[in-house]
Amino acid sequence: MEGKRDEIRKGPWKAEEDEVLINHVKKYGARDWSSIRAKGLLQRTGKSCRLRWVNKLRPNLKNGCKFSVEEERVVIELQAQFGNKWAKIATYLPGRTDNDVKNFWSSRQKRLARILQTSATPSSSSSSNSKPRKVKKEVPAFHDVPTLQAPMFSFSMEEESSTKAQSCSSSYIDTPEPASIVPLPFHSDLVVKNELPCYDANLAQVETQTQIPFPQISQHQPELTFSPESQELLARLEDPFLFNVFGAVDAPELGAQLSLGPPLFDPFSSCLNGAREVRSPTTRGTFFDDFPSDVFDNIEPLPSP
DNA sequence: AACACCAGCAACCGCATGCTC
DNA sequence: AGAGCATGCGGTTGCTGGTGT
Repeated sequence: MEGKRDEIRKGPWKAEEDEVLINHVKKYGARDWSSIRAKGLLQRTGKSCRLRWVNKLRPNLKNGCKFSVEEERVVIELQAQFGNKWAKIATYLPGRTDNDVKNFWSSRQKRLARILQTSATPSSSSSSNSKPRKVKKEVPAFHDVPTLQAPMFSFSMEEESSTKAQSCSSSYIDTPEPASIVPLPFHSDLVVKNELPCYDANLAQVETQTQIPFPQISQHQPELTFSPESQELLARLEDPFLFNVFGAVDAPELGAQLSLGPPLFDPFSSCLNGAREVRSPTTRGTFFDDFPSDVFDNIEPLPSP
């Protein structure tokens, strides 16, 4: 039998453990995770320590903050481009971790599935036996959806220059982190290279001016290919009203093509001008998780596939 | 008030990748 | 070159608090 000291602890972290971990990082930096256990400081695996640091203890995290509308849009657009590359997407969202993004997306997917299911249920016009228990509890306004913000900042995973508690800001772009958030270097690994055959000319221009490459999503992608899943979604979303209402749904292709009208991904118009563009209330810019529940009353029963 | 359900979150696990010797 | 180790990433799971019935 091994002594308890050799047991690997799992589960929720205690404050003392956090403290030990923070001290270790202060001393040695965010590395050598395995040595923490080797030194007997914590009965946690190196992986666990790293995860705890990255997801919870790292400075400048937006812990406890819901995703802002901008962040949400960024995630939606980047997911459409990169797929489930959460770590990559997270680099565009200062203060967010890949886990955050992943969880956010997962929740969003569930909502989508639920809402689609609900809206597709023929007898679900107002009240039915199979109606969801709740459509949405709170409604962060999606009526005024600003355009996407440019990924002006990156966040160093190893960042430890400041440990000040970060207050939640309604938009990450508002978050004043001059000391810890540096302009994205946009190394090639962050840049989508020729993944999309064409993109918005305005964006191209701005991109040239600023030399900040950024994932582009064209409004008219010529080579859209639809996955079976997307095709099904398309079939189910035949109602044009749904397009307007839902905007960028989960199918990336749909998101690229159907959503939002104006430069779907126009990170610069707002950030360069310093003012946020306010979208028309009629064009839902993001996901429909925050619909008034009665919005579906206007939806015709979907045609059976 | 009690219960059931759900969403959000934290953490774990397995695999992939990169680095060192 | 390749084995071993450390780290990173994405998927999944379990817990908890909130909300509706």
